[in-house]
Amino acid sequence: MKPEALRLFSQNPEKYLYTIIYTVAQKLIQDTTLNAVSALNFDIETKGIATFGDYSTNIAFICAPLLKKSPLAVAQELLILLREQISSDFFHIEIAGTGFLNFFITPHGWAHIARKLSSPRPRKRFFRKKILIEFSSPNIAKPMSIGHLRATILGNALTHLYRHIGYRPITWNHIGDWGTQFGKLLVAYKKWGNSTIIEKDPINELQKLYVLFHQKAEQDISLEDEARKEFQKLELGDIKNRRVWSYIVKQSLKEFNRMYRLLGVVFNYTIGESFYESRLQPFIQWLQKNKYAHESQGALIIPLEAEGLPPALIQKSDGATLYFTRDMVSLLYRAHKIKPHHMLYVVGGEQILHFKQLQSVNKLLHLTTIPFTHVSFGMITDEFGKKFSTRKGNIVTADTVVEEIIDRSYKIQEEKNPHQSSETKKKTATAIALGVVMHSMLRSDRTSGISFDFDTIFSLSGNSFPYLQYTYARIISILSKVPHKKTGDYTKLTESDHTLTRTLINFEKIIDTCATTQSLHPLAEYLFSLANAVNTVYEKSHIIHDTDIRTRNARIHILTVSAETIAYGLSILGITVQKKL
RNA sequence: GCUUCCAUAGUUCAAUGGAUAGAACGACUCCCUUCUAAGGAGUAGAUCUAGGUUCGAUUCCUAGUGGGAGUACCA
Repeated sequence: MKPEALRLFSQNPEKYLYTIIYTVAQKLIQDTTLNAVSALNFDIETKGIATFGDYSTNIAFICAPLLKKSPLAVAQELLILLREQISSDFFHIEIAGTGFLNFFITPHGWAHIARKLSSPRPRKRFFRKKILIEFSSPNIAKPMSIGHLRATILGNALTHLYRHIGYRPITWNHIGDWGTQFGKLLVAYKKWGNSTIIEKDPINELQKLYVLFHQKAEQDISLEDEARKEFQKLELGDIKNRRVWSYIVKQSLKEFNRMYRLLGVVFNYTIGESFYESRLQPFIQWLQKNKYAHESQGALIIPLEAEGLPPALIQKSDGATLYFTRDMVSLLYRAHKIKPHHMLYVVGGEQILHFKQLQSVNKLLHLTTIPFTHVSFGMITDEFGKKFSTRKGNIVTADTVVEEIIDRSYKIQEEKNPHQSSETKKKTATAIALGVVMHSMLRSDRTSGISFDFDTIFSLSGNSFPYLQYTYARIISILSKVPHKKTGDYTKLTESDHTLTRTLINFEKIIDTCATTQSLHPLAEYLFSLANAVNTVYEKSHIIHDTDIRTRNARIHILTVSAETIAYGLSILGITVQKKL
């Protein structure tokens, strides 16, 4: 094998195979048909089944109709050509089933690959494209809910993911600090609020007032009117209302920041909806002047019938603006201020229609040419699968979740490591709990809803963060007991080492999957399989006591890369891993 | 009503149109006088229904059933 080919093979055997299969298949087609085929859309897969090889391809099925032969016959022809190109020292090739070609990497091949293993590093780009990522977006005067927690963790992880693949992420927190809800809160605050009680625990007391308002409003409809009036007063700059509002905003942000610090989340911009207030009226006038918007039933709308969507409501009949209006202005503002290459909105799936409307309005009005995407995620519902309601007060707060998991984690600490000081236990328990919370929010498909239940969502065993943390600590423990030497002999590695090696070289491929789907669960799944492979090696070979020093060195190298891959992968999920457990 | 998302072991989740549908939890067997048993090895157990497209369907299309969300003055 030529040096360049050997290097490609060692670093990326799949890519190496792909190139050869492609040329060989192309040749076969051109030899027998007049029409050259431009693209061959075939796959190379890793099935993880021993008899199917390390890689398998469906190329014969793709070529068969073009050659008007059976897939099996094509596979046989391809096999002959492939054997000419690929040395049997590196790959053993077989035909299986109705025409699959299976490739088995030889021990000699694995030795080359294992020797070249290296830890993941951020991809380099000369021009770091900016990507603006909006996430978290909590509402003032309400505790951060578990839904916002999911948004925060998902957005944060996406930030790390994009940074890894070479983007420059700009994080944006769009705070819900404006709207009719504040009228309601102002009414409740003035009527039933007690400032000394509120001072002690502002957010929870305000939440109680908000719930109280809705209870009272069910009996007395005039309260809703009062609320609208209070919000109008706030919009017009009423001093008393402004003062109460500022106080609430300040207290809420303090609470949110505490959670962000705990999770290690950093925002480049934290901008409330109120910020756009002064831009709203000029914008609405512009809409009217250009006849983009018109009056309907007393309100101002942008019709979207042509798009097959309900109209976008931009001004209420009482003259107040709406969420949609502020989102349009915010979109413009972000586009102009940051000039990113792309914008992401990490917002719950219940707002799919809202973003469809925003896309359509942008298409019709040409607000910005910068593409934006709604990265939606499934709702966390109550145990009956129904939406939690802030108004009724039956929400699960982010704090409740984190505290409960720290508690559970601490109990396990006491059980497993009773000798540790309570301070160490507390510290470890907190680190693990945060990892558990983040990992749990990322390990399943982001679009699927989650029915709330502590035991199933935040499981502490099985495919969970503690398993990854444990595996990492195990490797670190071994590495601390054995000297690191570069003179490794990779030829006597066994099947479990090969499995681990195969997993390690798949890291970047998994990252690509994550990036194209804007999901993190493939990475979480991957880390679990990686840890699994590590633990198998751990069981099968007693590394420290291995008398074959050179083979031991080879394993130490693979394990070092494994530990670093686990830590790096977790850091993309936003999780910090501990050296000891 | 309309729009849209979803339906996979007892439970929670995987599976770029591929071969024998993977895990985890729970249940049942085994393995600590060798590197952290928060571990490892094993057994039992699943694609909502009916059509269609395809060499090949959990995946795509149509219809049905069941559930979530959205659906003009909340955000």
